[in-house]
Order: sequence, then structure tokens, then C-alpha cells
Amino acid sequence: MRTRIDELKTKIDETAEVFGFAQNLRKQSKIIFIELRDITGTIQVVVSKENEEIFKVASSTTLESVLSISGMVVKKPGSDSDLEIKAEKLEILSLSDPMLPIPVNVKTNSDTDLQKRLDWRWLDIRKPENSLIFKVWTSMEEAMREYWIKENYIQIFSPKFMSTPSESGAELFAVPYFDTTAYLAQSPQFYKQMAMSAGLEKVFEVGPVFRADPSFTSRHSTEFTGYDAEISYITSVDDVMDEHAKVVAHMIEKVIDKHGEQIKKEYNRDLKVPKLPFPVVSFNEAKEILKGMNIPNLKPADLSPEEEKAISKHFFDKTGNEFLFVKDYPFAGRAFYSMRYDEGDLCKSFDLLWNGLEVSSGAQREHRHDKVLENIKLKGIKLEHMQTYVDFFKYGCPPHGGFGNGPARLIMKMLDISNIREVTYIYRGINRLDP
RNA sequence: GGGCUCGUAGUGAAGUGGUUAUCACGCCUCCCUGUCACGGAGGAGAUCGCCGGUUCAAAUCCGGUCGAGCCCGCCA
Repeated sequence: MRTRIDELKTKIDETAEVFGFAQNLRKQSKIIFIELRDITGTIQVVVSKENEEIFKVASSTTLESVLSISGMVVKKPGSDSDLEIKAEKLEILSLSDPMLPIPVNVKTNSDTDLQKRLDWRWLDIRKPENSLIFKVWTSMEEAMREYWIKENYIQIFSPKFMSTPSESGAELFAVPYFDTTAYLAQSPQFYKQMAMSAGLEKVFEVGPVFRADPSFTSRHSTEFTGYDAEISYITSVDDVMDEHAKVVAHMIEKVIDKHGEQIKKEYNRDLKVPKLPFPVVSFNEAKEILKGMNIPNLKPADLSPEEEKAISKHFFDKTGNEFLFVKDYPFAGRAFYSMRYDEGDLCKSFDLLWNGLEVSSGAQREHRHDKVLENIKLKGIKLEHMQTYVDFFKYGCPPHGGFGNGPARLIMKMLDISNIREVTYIYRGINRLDP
């Protein structure tokens, strides 16, 4: 029966069987040390020449071969806590080509070019530093579901083939669809709003999002996972922001609880549960502050990445919170479904920044049929493409709002990883469809 | 799509006009009983991204091209 490496401490002076990759081999003439790695950790295996048969097998092993080993679990000579296994059985389950295309047993990822790491992604992920990313992701998602289920959200699964674009600005992927053309969904926006009209009250969705933007940045991909939520009967956009902050704080709390120590060890990141509520600044106020900081105002209806970093830093210095909501953006810079204020040109929308990176955006949505039509007209969108959407609001629709969040961006900030390609299991970008 | 930077053994780097392109790790052979990034001796492995130009001479200079990274635009 297999014992995971992290469970060996309960089997001292017993025989145990372990499976894993040979991450390092120290071959001597009469003794061989094998460093074996599974998903839970590493253990040193000692193979002595006294057992001719397995010594021969151990001699022929290559780095990153998959082995099964059984033997006595003992305390390592000269140490109180470290363990090792005295091999009694050793089998090569899968022999690795010794000419590895990228090194696996290295101290840091920076020893290899990112492009090459992505080409050989399955070898890259063998490094504990990288497999941790996906453990963290799993706990983050567990916490997110935990929160939403506790708060009576309903999970929806919206289609990814659509007849029309769901966001105005972003580029679309068109795919042949029998005798017509379909578009890959740029967000579940329409369908989560439809769920409000369907009376589901609070919904969430975890699903793929497709954007054909030719973006050469460290934070974009053409296909990524989105976390989306939509909530009925809100009284203002603040309700949406509160709810979002709570779920984010809960995710971080769980990640710290499960992986805090390892994150500190592998990434030297001292992750802290953020204080609630998150600080909030209005768009106009932010622009004023930025003006005082002499940050160029290049986009009157939005914040540039430089502005986002600067305003985020400003509020971190002031409040100690790594998170910042910016709210009440000009309608000109936001999607048509955002609710405008009665006076002025602003709308009830927000972005959530974490240490300067935009990790989410949301809004109170326009739920009044006549105002929806007005917004569409204001944005110059052709009504015939929007008929189904517009009908969502024709037969009663609760006031509602929601947000879309990029979990990969959360992971980037949790681990202080600067490139989204590293935190995405399999990255999809303009020039990457393989592996 | 625009800007900047870069492309040299399997991997990471050095080499900025002149002998056989250097180093580390990895790989191969031999030696080594407690190593832990084991150690020692030897070896293989690079048409210097590609095409063209300048020059007696190009990894090095110039032009083009392909690819990559970062930033901008766009966004999560």
C-alpha cells in the first residue's frame, strides 16, 4: 500500500512503500542515495550494494524516472527529525530520458526561460514551487464555493457559444457553427443577468472566458477562468463591493490557513488576511490625488496601469490594506449595462485593485427596460443584436449588480508572481496553442 | 497593433571585428560506503535564430525576417 511522503513520519521503524519521481541521484560505488519526490514532499532513499539486485536497478535509474520503493523508514543518521528509507524493493515504473529538455531540480524558476518552461510545462510543474500554485488555486476555489454556498448563491453554467458579443470592447473569436457563425463568450455577463430575471436572486459561475485581444502583457491571456457573481435586490453598488470583499478575504484566509507556511518558504510572501471593509476611493477623487502626485492623466474615462499602481500604493501607505476599490467611473469608459447616476456622466461601477493590479470589475446593472434601451443607444450599439438581452428586462427584473474576477490574477498577487503565464495551468496566448 | 530590449551546446550565462567560441549545470565513460546542489579523472555536445550585405576577416557592424520578454493600448 502506498504511503505519501508527508505521512512517513507516522511510520518510523516500519516498512513503507513510496512512489514518485527521482529528483536527485547521488551514485557512489557501494551506496546510492535517491531523492524521491511526490506531490507531498521529498524523502531520501538509501540503496546499499549489499542488496546486489536493487543496487543494479538503482544504478540504471535516471533523473525524473518514476520509481516505486519500499523499505524501512528510519531516522537519518546524525539528525533528530529527518527521515530516510532503507530500500528493500525498488522498481522503475517509467524510465526518463536522461537528456531533460529543461532542468527540474533547480532552486528557482528563473534558471530557465519562461518560454521553454511553458513548452515543457509538465516538467516545469514538477517543481514544488510550481505545483504549490495549483494547491493554492484549489484551496482558493474551495473557499469561494464555501462562502457562496453558505450565502445561498446558486451555481450556474452558462453557454460559451453565443450569437452576439457579450462585452462591447473586447475582440471576439468567431467559430463556424453549422450554417451560421458563433462567438466564444467573452464573459457570462448576459446569462448571469438573465438569472436575475429568472428569479434565482444570487448566482455564481466559474467558467472559461475567451478574449481575442492581441495583448502582449504579463497579465492577459486569450482563454482564462473567470469567477462571476450576480446579486439581486441590492440597494446600491456598495452592496456588491461588500460582498466581493468578503469572499476575497475568505479565500485569502483559507489559503493562508492551508499553505501560508509554504508560500512563505517558496515565494517569500507573507500573505495576510485583508481587513474589511476594503478602502474605497471614487474615480474623480482618485484622479485628483493622482494629479497631486504628478502621474500623467492619459485616459480621462479610466485609470492607466501606471495610475492604478500609484493610487493603490497611495492607499496602501495610508491604510495598510493591499486592496482598494475605485468606484463611480465615467460611463464613457464602462460597459453599456452599467447603471448611470441620474445626474452627471458617471456610473455605478467599480474596479478592485490588489497591490496595483486590477483583479475584478463590477457594477450595479441597469435593470429598467427603458434605461437599458437608452444605454444601448448612448453606446451606439445596434439594437437588433441586443434584442434577447433587452427582453430580460421587459417582464420584471430585480435591481441587481455583480462582478467578474480573474482568479489567476488573485494567485499572482497571493504568491507575488509577476506573469499570468506561470499561474495558469496551460497558458493560451496569441502565439501559444501548445501544449 | 505601437514602443523598448533580447536571440550563442540540453539549460543558464560570458564573449562587442582577428588562432581551435569560454564557463557553470545537465549528459556519457571510469573511480569513490553516508552523500544531501556528493566528490575526483576524462569525454561528447554549438553550422552563435534565419536570409542577405559591409569587410582581407562577422557570434560581434548594417539591412531584412522570424521568434521571445517587458511596457502601452485593451482588460480580468
